[in-house]
Amino acid sequence: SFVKREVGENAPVLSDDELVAMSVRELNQHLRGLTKDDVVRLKQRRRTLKNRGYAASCRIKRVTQKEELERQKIELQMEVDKLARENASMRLELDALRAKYEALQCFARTVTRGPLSPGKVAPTSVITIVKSANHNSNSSSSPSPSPFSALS
Amino acid sequence: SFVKREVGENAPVLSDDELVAMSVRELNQHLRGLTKDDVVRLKQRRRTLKNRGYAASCRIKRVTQKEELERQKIELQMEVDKLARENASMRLELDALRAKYEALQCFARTVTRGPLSPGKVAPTSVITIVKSANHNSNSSSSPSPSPFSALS
DNA sequence: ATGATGAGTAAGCAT
DNA sequence: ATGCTTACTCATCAT
Repeated sequence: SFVKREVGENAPVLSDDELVAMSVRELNQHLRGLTKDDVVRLKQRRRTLKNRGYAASCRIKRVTQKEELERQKIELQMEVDKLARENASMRLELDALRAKYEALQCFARTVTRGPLSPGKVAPTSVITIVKSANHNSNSSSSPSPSPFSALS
Repeated sequence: SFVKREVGENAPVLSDDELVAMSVRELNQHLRGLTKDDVVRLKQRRRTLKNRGYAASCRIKRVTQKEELERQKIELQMEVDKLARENASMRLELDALRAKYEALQCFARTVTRGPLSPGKVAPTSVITIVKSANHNSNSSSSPSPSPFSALS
């Protein structure tokens, strides 16, 4: 206990907080008139106090980084969920549209190649006269294959 | 140094590894004929050695958990990338299909309501006779609106 | 008693 | 010299 006292035995000397927060220049002021041994001891105490602070910073940094990692992990998980939902809904939409497209294609085929079976016209059917959408040469070829090649 | 020696001053006594790996029963064997003080000291040394091991486990666990977090983070990031790619490609597919559908719809409309402008038939056009796909009452009504309501 | 963990200390590395 | 990190020790808590 008394080793921490200055030459005049009643001074409260330096608190840990003071000592650790002191600049080198300030420290040298307080070193005036001290034993070489005391100088060494005081400097060592300062170093120890500093180390105590460094250790604390190190721990804080460690937990901060861990929390940061966990935060990023949650964020990524949420992004995965969001994308997965988007994905599922788009897949539904795509399937639905595919079905609609198939149906429309069927209908269009029925409409375009209808004349191939004129004898089976339903009683309530309506006969329509239609102009082909194609303006170029391929308009009169293939009887059954898709007339939509120009549309894809 | 000499405090670690047993009563007979030449025995290598116990190495740290031996002491820490010893069972309580084994330890008691070695405690025979020791000062009460020595017993306390030996037990304390054992405790300290154990603590050393615990601290090491603790550090290993810490880094292991951190690595695990980073691993999971990378994994999630890869999943995000994968889903995002899937998503983009599906979006393209969806847009393309929508365009195809629109075009087919246009074509189908042209085909079905063609007769409304019979005077404007192109020179190369082909006249076709077509049977309406609709078998029910609404077959002869609306001139322009979609004839696809039954298909959606 | 045993195991785990927070905080402090010292050693060692890097600047 | 300063700051950081690791290993060790001790105190403390829980089992």
